[in-house]
Amino acid sequence: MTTVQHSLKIYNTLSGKKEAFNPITPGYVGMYVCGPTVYSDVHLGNCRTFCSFDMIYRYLLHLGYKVRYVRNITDVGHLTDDGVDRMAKGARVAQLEPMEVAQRYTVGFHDMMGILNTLPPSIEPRATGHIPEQIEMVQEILNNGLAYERNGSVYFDVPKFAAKQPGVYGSVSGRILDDLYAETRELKSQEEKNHPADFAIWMKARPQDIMVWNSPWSVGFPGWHLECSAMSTKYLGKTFDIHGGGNDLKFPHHENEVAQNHGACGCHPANYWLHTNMLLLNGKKMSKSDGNTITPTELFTGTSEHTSKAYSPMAVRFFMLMAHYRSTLDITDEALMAAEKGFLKMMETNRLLQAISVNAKDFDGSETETDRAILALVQDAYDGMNDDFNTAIAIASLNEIGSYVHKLTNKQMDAAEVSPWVIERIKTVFQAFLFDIFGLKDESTSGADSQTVEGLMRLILDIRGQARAQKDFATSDKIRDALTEVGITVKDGKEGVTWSK
RNA sequence: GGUUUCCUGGCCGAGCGGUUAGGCACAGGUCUGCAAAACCUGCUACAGCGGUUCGAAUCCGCUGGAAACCUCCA
Repeated sequence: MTTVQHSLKIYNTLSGKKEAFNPITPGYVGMYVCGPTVYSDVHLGNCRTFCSFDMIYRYLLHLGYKVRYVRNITDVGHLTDDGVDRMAKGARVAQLEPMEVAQRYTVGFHDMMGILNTLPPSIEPRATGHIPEQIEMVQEILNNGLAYERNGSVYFDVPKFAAKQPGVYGSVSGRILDDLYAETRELKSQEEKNHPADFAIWMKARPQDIMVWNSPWSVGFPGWHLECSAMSTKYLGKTFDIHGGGNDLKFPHHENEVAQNHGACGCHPANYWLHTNMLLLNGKKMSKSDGNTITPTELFTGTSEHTSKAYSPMAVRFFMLMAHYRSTLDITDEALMAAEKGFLKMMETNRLLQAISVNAKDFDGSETETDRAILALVQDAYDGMNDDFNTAIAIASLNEIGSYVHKLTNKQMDAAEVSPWVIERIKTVFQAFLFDIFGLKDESTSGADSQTVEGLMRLILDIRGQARAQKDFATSDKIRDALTEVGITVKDGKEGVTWSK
């Protein structure tokens, strides 16, 4: 297994610093990302997180790593504020079987991930498919004396764990133990717990709970955070390389996950913890519960009150890539429009670039000043990615390279200034960055009827060319105007006429 | 209330002590039958006030504003 030589640095939530990335087994990476809870349609915030990790996954692959990417589907176990299992609650409303609800939204989730062109994870385990593993883990934690049973439920003993392994609890969310203890003092419904900071790892079912399983302690269901501990351990081992998720999962989800893993095996689950930042709408976090949200579908169809028009999935993906994954990103119509334009231009640039034909025989190994400038920009792009996946830097560098591409194709600079081998290099780099790493698609050339359109356009532009040759501008402008109306731009360049949508 | 983060030009958004980020918008120019596109040029900002430093958007303090977490949430 050989990897591309690199100096990848990753911001680790545990240390609060960027660290050199060194996987446990050279050449291999184990990565676990907290997946969606499938009780309603995915919202855009989820999409940003999964797009971010998709980019991270893709870049690791690009560097030559063999990556096992595990992303779970949560179809059980999270409680709502009224104490009813979320899946069960959804089911009751829709009069459906809980698993039917889960299935429907799982399919919807996969569809959306496909639309956004994310790669499927290597393994996508479901919480309901791993009940025995979770029960086993509860037992291990009990055996290690870090949990206690109370009326059929099992609770993790936070103070005991904190005393046994100082400095661990609170390390993910950056919290001070005393603060955590103080904060939880106000919560209600804690009668069974020894301490308010304790959390359930097995819950005894009440009559209204529908999704329940047998266990040594009661008929019930696993605790809120247990699935990720159990499934990451099962598929990636007790300690693996990267654990990711949204910023809002740091506490309590990830904090408790770490505690559970320690409680079961005495070791830390992941070396690098990555957290993506929130997508903002109207300057506030998008959230299903308070209605400050825009669905991906609304965005793609332009039916949201928050946008003036429809934005394509790839324009949205590009919009996300223009910001760093650890920064909040505010959705505004203006920003989306800017991103869309930037995306379309980038795609056009790449089409022009790939169409440049160079003669490999021209390669004489020499290097012009422009060559060096372009190669430095390529290096900038990689340096950006290696610096905690800074896609904004990479895009900026590609934009600058793109300007050379346009100058070349428009004869605005001497073709001799760029060596053929450098052209070949940036052809490869553009393909790699745009499609392999950023996960973009050229939407203008996709579609089954693109060949038909191509043929028609050739005919139309040919007729227009004849009109122009005869200085019949009335006809040529009529054709151009008509095409403009259906969204096709005609460009009369020095090298002939081109068009784009 | 506690903890943490953020505040960059018209807008979005990089930046992690010294160098033009980049995109979009806008203005002027080149090219063009006219456009469009592209290219060139311009717009040169870092919430405010102090401090550290030869030098700060970048480090420290205070003030102001916003957000996140503390409760299910990517």
